[in-house]
Amino acid sequence: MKNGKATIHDIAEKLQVTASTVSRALNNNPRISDATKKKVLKAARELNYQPNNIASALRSGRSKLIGVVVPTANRNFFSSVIRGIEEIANSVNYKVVISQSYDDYEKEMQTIEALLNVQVDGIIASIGKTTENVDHFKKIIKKGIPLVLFDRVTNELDVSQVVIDDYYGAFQATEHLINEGCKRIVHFSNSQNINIYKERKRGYEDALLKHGISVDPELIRFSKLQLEDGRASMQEVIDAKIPFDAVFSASDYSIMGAMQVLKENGYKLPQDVKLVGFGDEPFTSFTEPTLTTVNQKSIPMGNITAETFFEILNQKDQTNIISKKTILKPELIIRNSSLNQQK
Amino acid sequence: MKNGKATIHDIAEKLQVTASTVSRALNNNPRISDATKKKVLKAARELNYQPNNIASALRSGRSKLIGVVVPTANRNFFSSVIRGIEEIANSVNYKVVISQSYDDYEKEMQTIEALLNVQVDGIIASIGKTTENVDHFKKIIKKGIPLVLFDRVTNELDVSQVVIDDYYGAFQATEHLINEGCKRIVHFSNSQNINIYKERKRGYEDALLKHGISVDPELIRFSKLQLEDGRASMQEVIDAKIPFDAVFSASDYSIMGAMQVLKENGYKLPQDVKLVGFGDEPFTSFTEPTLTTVNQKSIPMGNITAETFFEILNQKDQTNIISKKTILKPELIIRNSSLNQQK
DNA sequence: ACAATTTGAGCAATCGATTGCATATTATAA
DNA sequence: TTATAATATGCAATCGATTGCTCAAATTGT
Repeated sequence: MKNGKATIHDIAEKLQVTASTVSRALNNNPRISDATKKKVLKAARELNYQPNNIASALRSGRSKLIGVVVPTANRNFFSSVIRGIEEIANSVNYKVVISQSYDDYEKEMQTIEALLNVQVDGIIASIGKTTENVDHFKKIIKKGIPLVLFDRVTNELDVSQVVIDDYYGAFQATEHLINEGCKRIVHFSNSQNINIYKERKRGYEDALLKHGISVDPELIRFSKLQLEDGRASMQEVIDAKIPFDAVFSASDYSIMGAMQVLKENGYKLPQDVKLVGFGDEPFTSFTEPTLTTVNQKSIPMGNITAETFFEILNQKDQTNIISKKTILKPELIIRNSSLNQQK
Repeated sequence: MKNGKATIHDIAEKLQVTASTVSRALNNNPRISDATKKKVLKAARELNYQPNNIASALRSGRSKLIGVVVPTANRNFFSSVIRGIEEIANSVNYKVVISQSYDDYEKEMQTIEALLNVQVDGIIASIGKTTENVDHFKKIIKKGIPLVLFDRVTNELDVSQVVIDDYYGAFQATEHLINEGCKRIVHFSNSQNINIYKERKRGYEDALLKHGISVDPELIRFSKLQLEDGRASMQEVIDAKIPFDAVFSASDYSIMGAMQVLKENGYKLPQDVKLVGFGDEPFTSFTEPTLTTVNQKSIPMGNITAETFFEILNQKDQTNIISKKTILKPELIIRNSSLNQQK
């Protein structure tokens, strides 16, 4: 019992039983009498025993750790999904190891390597923006380790995934703007290699077409969708004197940039230009006017992702794992930035 | 080699050497010839060998995992500190397990228990707001496991800690408002059991006194400092018809609430009321007017915290560990909400 | 009262990597 | 040429918990 760290052997010695008995008692094995169990539990408490998960993991082959890879935890959406995952994981005594890829391909590979090294029982991930090659994910699958993707997924991998209906969200958002009388709606998008942005753009376009408005490529601006990108894109449109009466951005950050630039250029919001973002970041309710945006159902998404994960983990022996895709409906949160009639 | 997972034994067998040799070769032990090392590395690659950290951790007693406990990763400050910690940790091949306490005492205890279970080599933590008893931290120390606290610390524990000079930050902020001509400065604070809020309040008070302004208890409002709390506090002050010309809040969230309520009540910002927050959350540059706030130097704080941690970890055999307190100077970020002359 | 069950607990191998100590081989020194 | 040192590798125990198998004691049945 060096270092003040008691093991089952210390308990065993104290009680003059074997470590096997202690182990079984602690795991509430029916082969051990209640009397012995009580004694063991008592001794464990007295010795301040802390189970060594590592030893347990080595023997049982289960670390009870889930690796979660997100681009950044510093985003309301991702941290909420993580929270949703944790809720489920903790309820079955699993712990979550959060890894940030910082949207960097190299870092994403390293982080997955590191997670496999620490022997996580499986990985839940949202793919980084710069990731175009998914071999590192294939490696996970090849090792037979459960993998579930959420939000930023890919079709190149035959794995279970949980996404929101980006198409639907964008369609709703765009249709809402049309219903408020907008006809020249600017759209901020990101690389079309990233599924979510592709889908959002498709939703935007289909909503326009449904209402007999043709898609004008001049109105669609591609960028990384950061605040600065939103500023730049908006300024470009203004400078090019392209007429417009609304902006629907695939990100709340870039719509903020647009809002700033519009104000700086003397536009009145929402009278002159109506705005809708995507993501429902907390700051969207702080802005002036408050921002209409699309809520991505992050906590439920986390819950469902974790549940899907455990389904796979528990049926893992069976060879035929069916990968399923769960699609959640996002919700349009209507605030003042898109309304003629302020509420 | 079941499950496609190769071990050092598989490599050993393939090369007709022993596992010891393979282990040493992989660890670049000088007792192994370069020729053998090369062969081992090659075979490892061919077999798609992935080191089993768990086995290694069990034997060596080092998991190469650091547990980081934060109230919530969904805060710019905390996620940036985490990033700062990760930078250092990853550079020495350590991995970070992030745990959120959600500012809940129970959850904080559980999470620490879980971290100890997974055998982290040490813990870095920021104490939750509702935590008043620190026995769970004492337990960490008693086990001889390195512990470093940052930001939300306590004096009850003799451990190394890294904090910003909250007093200084608050003093600067308040003095800045005074220099802009304010004399009746409202202060939003939180429980005085939490050191950072106590210090910020002290800084506020001392700045007032330095400039011959007496501290008016009516102007100091205590709450949880969320957006809603800021709204409520501000409304209270307005309703009570207490004269004021500025608000300095210990949190960016509550100052946002104040900003909303002030606008709703027809105050002109910053002409009628000047505002300063604390935290430099990203949204502070999105608001109208943009918010003056105090930047907490989160990335450097993370770096220093991690460095301090590794110092302790590496001198751990020596019994006399000196706990040191590092204090970083925060920076006042002056934006429009506090200026007579807009920039 | 004796065989057949049931119950409770011990033995020993195992998970994969590490490491102190021994050993075999080769190189260097005397 | 033989003793000595240096080099390269093997042997076997170990980290702490788990688990299939064995065995002894207690209980039940006839």
